[in-house]
Amino acid sequence: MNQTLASKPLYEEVADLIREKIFTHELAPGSWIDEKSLTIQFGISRTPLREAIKVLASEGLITMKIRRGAYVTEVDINEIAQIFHVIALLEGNACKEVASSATDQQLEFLDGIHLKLEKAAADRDIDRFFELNQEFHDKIQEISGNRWMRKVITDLRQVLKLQRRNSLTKLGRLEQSLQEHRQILSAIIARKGDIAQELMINHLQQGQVAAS
Amino acid sequence: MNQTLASKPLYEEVADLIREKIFTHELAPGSWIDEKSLTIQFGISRTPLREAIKVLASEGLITMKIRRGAYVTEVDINEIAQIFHVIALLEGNACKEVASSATDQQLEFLDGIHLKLEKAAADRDIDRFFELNQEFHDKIQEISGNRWMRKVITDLRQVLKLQRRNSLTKLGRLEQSLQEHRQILSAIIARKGDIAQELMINHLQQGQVAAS
DNA sequence: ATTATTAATTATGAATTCAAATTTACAATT
DNA sequence: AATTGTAAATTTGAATTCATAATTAATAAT
Repeated sequence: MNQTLASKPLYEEVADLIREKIFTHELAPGSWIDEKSLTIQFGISRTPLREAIKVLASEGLITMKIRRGAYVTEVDINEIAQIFHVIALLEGNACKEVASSATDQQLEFLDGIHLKLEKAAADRDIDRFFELNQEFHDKIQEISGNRWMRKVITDLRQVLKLQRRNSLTKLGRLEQSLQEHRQILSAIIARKGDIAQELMINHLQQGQVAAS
Repeated sequence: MNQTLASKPLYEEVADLIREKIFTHELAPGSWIDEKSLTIQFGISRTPLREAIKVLASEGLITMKIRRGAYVTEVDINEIAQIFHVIALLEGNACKEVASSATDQQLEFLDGIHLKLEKAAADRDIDRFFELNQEFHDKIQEISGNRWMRKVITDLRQVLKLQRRNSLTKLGRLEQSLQEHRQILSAIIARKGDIAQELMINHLQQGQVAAS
């Protein structure tokens, strides 16, 4: 791998590449990770590849089996619910936090994202909607200001992405999701933390059936 | 490293060893991790050592600096509060869960741990108290049954351990902690989930000053 | 033809080697 | 004495090599 300027260590670059492959299901859940094949694809040696694999394993994306290699983790439907439960708890709390302590500027910014989200929905631009949806959630976490909560949510969302039956493509759900966002945002702007929290938890509980 | 029976991959064993060194402050926060020295100490090569370091880095215990090695993470006091906040949120919810859905047998078992905890406190056996305290919290999480919540809490608690695990040694705090546990347990047994949750959150908020 | 047994191949885990970057040591100069 | 420049030593990052375990293929036996 021609790495003229090393902004990131190679093993992290590789971890990113493998993550992509996992999320696109080029490496599907349960499938064996062929080290040789990947080193050839990436044009690197096994050393940084294996380091990347270990990182992914500690993130839960990959499962190691002693003396028989690495496999893409399979999360069963029951555990998906558990993960959603944790995310809902945390994001709900972040909402509450934001409602009580965000500056007006921050709320304006959040509102700006939401506007773009409405636009994307009106245009039926699913990809953009997804992206902005992510940004909306992320911004709330950023404003709430808890770096560690954010890391936890990011890691868990990653595991969720292992199964991508992202039902938001169902137009009905998209509309509903948007409606829920609207309510959450209103509650936050009205500084009603408890309500915002409740709404966010519900929103994510809904998303469990769908995905967002 | 003479590894006649490989129950665990070497890099995990090594990760455990380094964790120990970090928690005992043999490797203090901010200090540089001397790979050569560790390979000699452990009698292994750099390959599994570096894999272990990467895992620890993704857990947040170690911070990598490009082209200048690995350092034990320094968590500033502000972030400690953030971590406690997340843990309190999660453990509080676990309590609520347990109060509403634990079997009587499970509650009995929890009560058993608490009894031993009382005993250890009466005996002023600090180490045992610590151990049982951990077990009490852990059992609640186990009963609540959310594997992922448990993993998150475990990882975060690990980061907390970076800074000296003192304060419970102050006898006053120990007594207070015990008192709080008593209340939590009562609320759980009385199936008062919301109260148990509230008490646990408070308990952990207290612990922020101390450590449990 | 099917199952056992053994040999060959392949993959994993770990040590070693190698290249490049960083740090340290030491002069030389002001 | 302090500062700058250069060479040596150390250290990191990554490739390669090596030993062993596991899998597959091949052969023999029933």
